Amino acid sequence: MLPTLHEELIASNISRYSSLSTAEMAYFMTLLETRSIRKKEYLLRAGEVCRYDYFITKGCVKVCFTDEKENERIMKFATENSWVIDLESFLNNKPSSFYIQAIEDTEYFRLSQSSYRLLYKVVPQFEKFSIEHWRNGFIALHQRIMQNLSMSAEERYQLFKNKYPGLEQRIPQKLVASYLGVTPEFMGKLRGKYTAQLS
Amino acid sequence: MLPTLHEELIASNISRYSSLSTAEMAYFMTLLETRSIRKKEYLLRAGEVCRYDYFITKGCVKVCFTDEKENERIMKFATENSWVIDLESFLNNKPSSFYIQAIEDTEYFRLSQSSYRLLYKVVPQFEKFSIEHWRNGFIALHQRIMQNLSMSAEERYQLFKNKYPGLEQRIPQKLVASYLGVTPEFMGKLRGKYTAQLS
DNA sequence: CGCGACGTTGATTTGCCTCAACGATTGTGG
DNA sequence: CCACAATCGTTGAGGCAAATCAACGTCGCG
Repeated sequence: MLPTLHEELIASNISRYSSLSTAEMAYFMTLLETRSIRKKEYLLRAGEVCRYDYFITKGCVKVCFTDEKENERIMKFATENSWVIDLESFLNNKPSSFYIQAIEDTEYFRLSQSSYRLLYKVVPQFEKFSIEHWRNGFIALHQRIMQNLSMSAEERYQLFKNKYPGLEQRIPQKLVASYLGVTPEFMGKLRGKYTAQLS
Repeated sequence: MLPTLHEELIASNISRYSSLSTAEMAYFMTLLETRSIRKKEYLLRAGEVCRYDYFITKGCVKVCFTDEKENERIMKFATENSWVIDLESFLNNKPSSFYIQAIEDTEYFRLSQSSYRLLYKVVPQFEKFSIEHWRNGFIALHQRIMQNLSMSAEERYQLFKNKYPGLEQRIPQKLVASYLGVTPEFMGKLRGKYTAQLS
């Protein structure tokens, strides 16, 4: 059976961190579950335990929490070819304080906690992959948070555009504002400064 | 041999998370190294690998990093009866981006990476303790960072006073300011609002 | 078509910073 | 032990980044 485009995508993603044999990769594929959801539906709700690691193949989701003023705060986006998980919840079977919601109609693979356990046993290389990929996620989160503490909104906006090229055109501005931690109005003014320069 | 006061302190701290037998606790004590440093000296410098987990028995230290504008940013304080470590550095043998410096003359125990390994082998219960205590540290860090994103300086000041009761009277105000992420001047104005109300 | 979500713009306000000046306290070398 | 320097806390004036509030235009969608 020929691999689908989506399978090729995740295979090449995995290969960034570890090299699995053809047989190992094939076994890995059998554990993936293919799913899709529509815009505004949830991968994970606040209070649930995160029982899967998700790999987005098409579309886009946001990872958010609700702060004490009932504002939605966006921690990260995940688009095609990226992983998304609440690691703390997944590892400790602890209710998540985040929710993960689709911004566009989205297709993805998911890999359950028990599949992880199987992979650790059957494919030793896989543990190396998972540790590395989680470590990167952890460090990225840390960096982002520190940037929020010490950079201006305008600087953070530049970082956003580098980190998620093209995403700005795909999603509502108010989501970008929430990611940056500013009001939608101020976001518009920031944007205005750049489009004005182009004319 | 009778236990010292400091040994009683750390024993009762450990007992919060796990119950060791008398013999196990005694073995644990043999692995502790007693140390002390004077004000302004370092437990850990930025760029070094954090090779110990520290338990403060007297005095106070600060955990800081230097941001891109060369400002000192204080991540946390540790006073009597609290643990301090750069977990990422300790676990991955990776140079730390933080430094840990004494604010007062400080006495502490330290527990090396190799002592940890020994304890895991000899005292199975100990792994439970360490995981739990690291998890708490990780969560506390996360919460603090989120609070910084969504609360005003005044609200954060209240949290600081709850989290470190009495510490405000012991250390320079400018350190509190750095912890809160505001200038020392603004810190003074915040403080003024409360002392004014008392008269 | 009409409604609701979204984006934009302007006026005003607020939170916090910067800079400068000044006492008070601490620490240190002579 | 004193004298002087350094550090620290406070206060005030002024400025800037970003929030708030209100009004208005524009889509997309039922």
